[in-house]
Amino acid sequence: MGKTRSAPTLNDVAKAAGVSTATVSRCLNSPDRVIETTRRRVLQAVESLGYTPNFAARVMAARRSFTIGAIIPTMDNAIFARGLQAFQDQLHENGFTLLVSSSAYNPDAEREQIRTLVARGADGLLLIGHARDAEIYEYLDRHQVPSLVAWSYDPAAQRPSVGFRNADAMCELARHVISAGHRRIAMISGMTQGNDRAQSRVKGVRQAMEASGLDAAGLTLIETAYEIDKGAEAFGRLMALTPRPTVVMCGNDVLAAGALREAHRQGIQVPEQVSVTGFDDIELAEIVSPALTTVHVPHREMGRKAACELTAIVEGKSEGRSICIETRVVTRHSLAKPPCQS
Amino acid sequence: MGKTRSAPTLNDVAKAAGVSTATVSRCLNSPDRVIETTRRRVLQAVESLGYTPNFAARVMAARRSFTIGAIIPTMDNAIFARGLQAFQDQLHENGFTLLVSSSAYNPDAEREQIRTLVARGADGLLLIGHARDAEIYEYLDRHQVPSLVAWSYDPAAQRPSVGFRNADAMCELARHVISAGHRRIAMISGMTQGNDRAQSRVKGVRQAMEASGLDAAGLTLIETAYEIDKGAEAFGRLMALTPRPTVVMCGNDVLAAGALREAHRQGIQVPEQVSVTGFDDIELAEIVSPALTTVHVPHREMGRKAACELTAIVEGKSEGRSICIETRVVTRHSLAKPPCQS
DNA sequence: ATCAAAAATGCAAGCGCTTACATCGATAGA
DNA sequence: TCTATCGATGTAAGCGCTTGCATTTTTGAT
Repeated sequence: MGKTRSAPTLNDVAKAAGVSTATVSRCLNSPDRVIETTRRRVLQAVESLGYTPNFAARVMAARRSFTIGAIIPTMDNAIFARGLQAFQDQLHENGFTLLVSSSAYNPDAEREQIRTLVARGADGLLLIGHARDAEIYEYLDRHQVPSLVAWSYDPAAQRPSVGFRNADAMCELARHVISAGHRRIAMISGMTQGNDRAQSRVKGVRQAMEASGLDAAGLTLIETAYEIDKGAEAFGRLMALTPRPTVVMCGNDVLAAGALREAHRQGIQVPEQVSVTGFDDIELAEIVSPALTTVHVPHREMGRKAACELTAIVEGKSEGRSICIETRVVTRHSLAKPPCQS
Repeated sequence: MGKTRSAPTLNDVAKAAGVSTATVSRCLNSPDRVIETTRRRVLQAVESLGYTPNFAARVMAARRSFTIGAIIPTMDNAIFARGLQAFQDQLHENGFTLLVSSSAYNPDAEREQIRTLVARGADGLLLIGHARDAEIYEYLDRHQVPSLVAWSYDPAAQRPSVGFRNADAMCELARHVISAGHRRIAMISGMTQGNDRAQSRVKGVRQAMEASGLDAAGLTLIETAYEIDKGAEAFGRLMALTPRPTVVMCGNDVLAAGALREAHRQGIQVPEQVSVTGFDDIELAEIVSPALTTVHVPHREMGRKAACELTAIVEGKSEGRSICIETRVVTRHSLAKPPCQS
């Protein structure tokens, strides 16, 4: 007998406070449109009933969710963690909630995740990198969901992006490598298929080589997934080559950590016998020994700026600018001169 | 003139296929209740219109979301990454979607995230560890949202959990430490406040000490946040002590990695001068040098099992069992005998 | 061919909220 | 005192979907 024990609705609150549902709704969403005394009464009822608005109903009625979706390639390592955390924090500050899902570097999975997030009413989407089917962007347009690309900066692209120049950054690192005296350069890249960041990083190395009069075709390149084990394995293959490369530039710090682990296992001295470099400057880079010479990416800054830009777009306050984040080479101990006999 | 360019609804599909909305809905949700020919016609219309169901509307009407929420303490490091990834994969296999948010180890933030997830219609929640306000569980009950605790196993707790015995696991590791000859033991723990896993790990060390006739009160303990830098800083403080501990047991691998980094910086040899241990056996543990002696937690197994149990509960197929995941000590190089002069 | 039972489909009532518009007082200038 | 104005609140029409029930069609046994 009496009220059921299920969750209270707006209606219950309205009754308890002796007002209409409209007033309760206004109390919650635009408190200044309701007179002080009423507001107090309503909030009091909300409190005592333990009322939480039903999100689905709200989204449906308001056709707005104050939710931003992000699809990242993986949660399995720390590459995106820091940037995403900053993104979320800033989003929260701007009154939005973040929904994250990961695509495992799989375009089909990404497409599905995008649809899911749109279906869930995301007001905007954060995407990693530019490379994806035009069809996806059409879908986003049709559903009028704005998107922002991060982790990559390309002023030439149609879509706004907040990121860094992958090619230039890697090119600069390669210049350091070359000016340290290295000529036999190998690279362990992430899978370039459908990954513009990986592609650009390879391109950056080639550019630096050409600029120094080296033959870019002479770059020994292995493509593999961004996993420690894969990095280790690729490094092993590289070390079996004759002549051995004197430096192994890795597509990111995770691969480099794998390379270092394998070097250690094989008793190969880094950097005395062979140098190794990374990219990203995640925490890992400082922990491994020797600490990695790598490209520092200000992930937090990127995350924050992406959040601000994306919310601005969603609120119609921006048409979608692209923002370039500056990276810089960090010199630690994994890069040195090539061994003499080389 | 003509149709607007906005996203198609169920109604549009129904019209295009010449059926009622009910039939379209059934096509999508229980295809076997619709005859083959009709189904093809409908799916065809769905396809050509590029229709994606509106999630909010569906949740509202069905009062079910096929969504599971997870609130983890942090995304900032890899502690939860692997387990969560497995959790998500299994969830997906079981037909559910995962929504993740992080609380930054802050109980208030966690409470808010829980409310948010419930408001969003989560059918069930994954929570980390048992320690939280009773009020939260009441709220969950009122909203009839089942929850499952992970990363911790406690058969005595009211709520079902899928996890491991933190105290026992750490106790076993401590036994190894003690039987290696260590007597001056220090520990860098995570903040134990509101964190039953951290508490249990400390307890485990104490238990092992007492079992070996050592005075558990003699344990030098520093509590700090689970961050590399904090681990480094705490290790520094420990090394300044006289007499120095001969072993530093860390609450997890992240703290241990920080300790190792600081040891390296100060030129302290591990394990020759001081031993270090971790907990979790995340990737990091194998990468640092010396590689960490730590407690291996089968995160993927835990994630998968948690997903299966939680979906079973949600579907009413389980009353909520608790599942214990077995851990084991992994011996690597960071633990050795204490130095002789000690 | 006949009819009951089963299968396929349609109808329409919500799900819990927001918001345009209507209503009602109170305030203030004439 | 009267009316125009404005602020506070109420009324009710959806938002796009699911689902119980009603209706129509098919099936199969006679």
